[in-house]
Amino acid sequence: MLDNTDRLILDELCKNSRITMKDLGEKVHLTGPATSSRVAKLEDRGIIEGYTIKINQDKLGYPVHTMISIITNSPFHDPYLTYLDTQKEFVIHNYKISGDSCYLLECRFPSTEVLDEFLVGLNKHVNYKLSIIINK
Amino acid sequence: MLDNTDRLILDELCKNSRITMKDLGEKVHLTGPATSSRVAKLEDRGIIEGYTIKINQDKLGYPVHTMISIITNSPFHDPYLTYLDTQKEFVIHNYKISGDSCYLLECRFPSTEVLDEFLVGLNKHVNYKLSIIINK
DNA sequence: GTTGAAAGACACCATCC
DNA sequence: GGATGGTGTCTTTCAAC
Repeated sequence: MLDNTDRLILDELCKNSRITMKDLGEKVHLTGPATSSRVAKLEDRGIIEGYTIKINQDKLGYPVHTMISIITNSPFHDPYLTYLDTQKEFVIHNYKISGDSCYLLECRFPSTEVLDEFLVGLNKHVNYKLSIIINK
Repeated sequence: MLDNTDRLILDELCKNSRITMKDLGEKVHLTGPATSSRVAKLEDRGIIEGYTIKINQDKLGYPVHTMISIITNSPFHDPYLTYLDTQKEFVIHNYKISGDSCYLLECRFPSTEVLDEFLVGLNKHVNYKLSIIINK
């Protein structure tokens, strides 16, 4: 399904997705056109979903990184999900999970003050357990 | 610090980081050279950390997505961290967090069988609570 | 998958606003 | 800080092997 060269290509594109097909080819011992063709296939198969950038969220002004376990006894999740929609600026992921919690919510905030405001709103719809991420 | 044009540039680069400076410029109503200069500054300031790709991990063969809360009463975390080093293939993030747990470990596995093997090894060093991510 | 060629596009620079 | 125009280079793409 995926040979070693494909894996090398993915590795290199992870490190630098703006590399040219020719240079990428040199890294994986292939010519430009052959590399280009491999990459096109990886795109077609949906393995490469897109080309993006890594952003430093701290420097962008969102240093407070949190994981919030969402707990609710209510079968109605819509109020919570609707609230999240109003807070998209802070939401990174909202994972539906198995276990004690319903969701695991990853968010980033500019400050603990803003986090506090967010939690006040959140608490109107669900209970939660807050964890601050100290280090990656 | 960061004006609206910079934010637009970051947005567009998130969507497609292989866009040319000229095309990116059109999207943010700037010329190629002006855009290029903005992007260079965003790189220099460390806001753009790099250019990468989005990979579909399901299609790559890692469909089992998990969040594992790591709990230990021991002050020695090294055995755990050393174990993780041997399991890099599966580890996405190992966040040090506040709260009841010491770490929040995000992993992906090819199957529940492989997950099980991982947990058997993990349990030699720490206690854990496993959550499976059902949906993003 | 390789090679070689051709067309086109790109980034960069200097200059000017 | 941005626009313009020109230049040299690089990139991609295609056909033939």
